[in-house]
Amino acid sequence: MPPEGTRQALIAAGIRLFGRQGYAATSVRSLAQEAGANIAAIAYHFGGKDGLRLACAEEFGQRMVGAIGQAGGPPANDPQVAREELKLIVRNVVRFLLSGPGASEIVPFMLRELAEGGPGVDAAYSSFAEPVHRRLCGLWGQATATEPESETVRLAVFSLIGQLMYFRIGQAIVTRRMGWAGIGPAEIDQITRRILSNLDAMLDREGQG
Amino acid sequence: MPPEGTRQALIAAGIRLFGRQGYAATSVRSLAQEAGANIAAIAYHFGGKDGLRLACAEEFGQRMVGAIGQAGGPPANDPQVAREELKLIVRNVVRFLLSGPGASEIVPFMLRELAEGGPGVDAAYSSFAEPVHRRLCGLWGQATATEPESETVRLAVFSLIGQLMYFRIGQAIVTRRMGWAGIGPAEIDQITRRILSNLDAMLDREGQG
DNA sequence: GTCTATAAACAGATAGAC
DNA sequence: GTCTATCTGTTTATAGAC
Repeated sequence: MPPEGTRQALIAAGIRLFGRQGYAATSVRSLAQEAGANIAAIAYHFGGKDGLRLACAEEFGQRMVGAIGQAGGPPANDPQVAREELKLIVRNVVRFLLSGPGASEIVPFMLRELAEGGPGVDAAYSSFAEPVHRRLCGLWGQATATEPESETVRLAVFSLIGQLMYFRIGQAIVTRRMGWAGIGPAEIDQITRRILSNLDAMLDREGQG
Repeated sequence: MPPEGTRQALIAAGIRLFGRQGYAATSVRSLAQEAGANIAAIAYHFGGKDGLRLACAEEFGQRMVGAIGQAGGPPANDPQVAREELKLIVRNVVRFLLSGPGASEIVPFMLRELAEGGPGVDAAYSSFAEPVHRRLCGLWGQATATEPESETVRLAVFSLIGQLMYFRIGQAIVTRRMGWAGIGPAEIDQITRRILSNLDAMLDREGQG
């Protein structure tokens, strides 16, 4: 086992097992086994179970930014262009949340941290959630010709994000009610079209009112 | 301690502690202490820790139906009436999720079960989520004069629910980004107005397209 | 139906050899 | 940097007195 390999393998195991079973339910023994490493390696590399959790949260922040954050083109002043960029981001995020590479592991990990109020929340907020939300607010403001950082716009963006997130969080309920066996490309397409339609409706109304 | 009191106290303790810390992180010792009961009482009444969890999930289903499900008026054929009833339900659900009596305990418990894939998911789905979703689809269909059980309508209702849920699930992120100290009546009012505005926008667009 | 006492397994952390 | 062996505390479950 290469020197740096053990560390990376343990982080991967942490994201996988913490996300699947939760932090408390995951023993350091199972983590070591999953990573093909020794039990003592966790204490050596991260100082303990808590340290590994924090390292997983940092890894998550980096991956998220890499997966979504690259869509940071220069702000255009045209409302129509802003709307199209908003739609592009929605498409990317839905795809990432529901089928992105490694999303089936990293997304559950993030949701666990959110639910448990773990150290991942802080890491996710400052490195990912806040900048992304701010960028969406900027685009929303351009698309509707309103103040981007107003309370109205910030809440509107959250209600947009909520729609995306629920299809991941409530997946068990959604698939059951829809009669789907799982979520494949066809289902992602349907969900995306629905959310984009909602987005258009919300933006149009904002333009009027 | 009265005979039935111990049982009820243990269920209350389960909802509280499981919701706050998660299932695995909660020991039967802390449950017994929280309930003012003996450790062995859990095994006696529920057969073990798992049994108590299941009893909590059943209790949750009953309370949820009681808290929201009563808004089951007779279906009116007027689109405008259906829209108003949809709005009424949204108002009730937002209030329940963010400030309802006992919601601060029962809602986290439900979210934990959802995240952990616990037995609460099954109980919640059949006794609560499915009937409520079906009723919302019925109202949506009437409000837009479309087939209530179509895939489009079912997804639309989920995207509506997602907006509601996110303001509870992502509370930590929302309050931070909004600069709120917490969620009180004023914040609930703002969130409600935003979601109702979105609902109007979605219904209007549906009517057109 | 409630309690004490205890069993048997498992947790995370660490000392020390290599 | 990786391993084995072990220490200390805690877990759930249960047997048996009352």
